[in-house]
Amino acid sequence: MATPPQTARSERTRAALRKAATVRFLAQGVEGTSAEEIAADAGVTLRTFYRHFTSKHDLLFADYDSGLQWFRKALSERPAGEGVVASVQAAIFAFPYDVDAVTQIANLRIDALDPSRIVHHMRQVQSDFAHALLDHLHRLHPEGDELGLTVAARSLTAAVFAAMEVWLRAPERSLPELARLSREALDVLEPTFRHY
Amino acid sequence: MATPPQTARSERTRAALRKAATVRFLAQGVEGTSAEEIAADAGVTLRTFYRHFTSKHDLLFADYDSGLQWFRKALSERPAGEGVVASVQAAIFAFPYDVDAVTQIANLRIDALDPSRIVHHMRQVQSDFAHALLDHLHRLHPEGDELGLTVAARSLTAAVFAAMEVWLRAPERSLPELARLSREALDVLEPTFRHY
DNA sequence: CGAAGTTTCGTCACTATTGACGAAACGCGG
DNA sequence: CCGCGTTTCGTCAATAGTGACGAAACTTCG
Repeated sequence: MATPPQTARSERTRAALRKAATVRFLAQGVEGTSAEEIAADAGVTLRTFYRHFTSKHDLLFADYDSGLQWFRKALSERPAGEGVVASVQAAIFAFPYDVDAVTQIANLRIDALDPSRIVHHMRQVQSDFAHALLDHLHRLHPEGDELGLTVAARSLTAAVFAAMEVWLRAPERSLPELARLSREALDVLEPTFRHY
Repeated sequence: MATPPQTARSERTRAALRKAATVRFLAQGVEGTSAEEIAADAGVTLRTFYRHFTSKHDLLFADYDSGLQWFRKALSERPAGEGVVASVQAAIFAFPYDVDAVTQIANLRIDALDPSRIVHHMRQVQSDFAHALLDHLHRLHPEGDELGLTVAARSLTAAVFAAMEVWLRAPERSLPELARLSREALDVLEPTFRHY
């Protein structure tokens, strides 16, 4: 498994792997790069590569965790008393659409990636997002009934990702447009979960 | 890829692989069975195995497609004018919880399976379910706005799977209980999507 | 500094999946 | 029944991903 780095040494190895991967990916595409090449460039064995990243594609989304953490934190810092929907909308709007992140994704030419990999990753993100939201709801309503909270967390998440789905098909794919769609999607559920 | 069988011959091979897999899986567990053993038992090569099933775990859920088709059909046969929520609830209630299917899953001792495989599969099912529902909504409202319909389809799907999630954690894991939870979860969204 | 404990690596051996290519089996018209 | 186009297979060769085990590197403590 991808053991979370412990010592300085592994941190160095990890960095080397990341750098090597980025270079190769950009130069010859993701699918055109073998895990072995990356490992070799980084001066380690293939086996070691897999000690740091669960998969080759893991490298692509290696930074995504920080985004999730940011989201969790943003939610927890929302003023008490604010409804969940408003909190989620606020968090989404405040999200630091880091230029690096966006550029990087763009540079990697998503189309060149095996679509199924992206789909897979998106589902993972969606699942994590739902969990984060459920945790948030649990915090707000320690006594809330499980089914209700779960439905709320998952429905709201579904709305956000529905917005994303529509956005991906839309002609104008700008960040503001995505934000607008997200807000609109969440507005639909606002009355339903107003009480949370 | 798993080419959909064309001729009688491939149908035979497919059946042989299925049978061999079932025997092995039941006897030594899924993870304890290699794709090669299955292929050998069926009298074919490993490569041929992969011509019929995209993966070893595919065999486990090979029948699931028929369930999805059933659901799509059930939705399309609901009386015009009935709300989506009611339609979905009706479809879920009418679902032929085939004893074979349930028993099979039970026999395979889900716990013995690598959980991530099941999670992966569940996400796929959820995605397909959402698409089926979106198609249904498109049929009912050819002119409906995309975002609204997508949010509805995904939210309702989320509710159903939220019920499943709660059910999986609950002490009583009976079919009627799952149905009850599903109905209750969908009831939450009923007012929101009553107009569809 | 040096021994003991911990973490990271390399090596070996396997299973899972997939692309390419040619041979064998099948199904149909003559 | 035979020839021919189609489909299914087998063989070969790679890459992806993992478990087990022992050696090397790093830390901590005396």
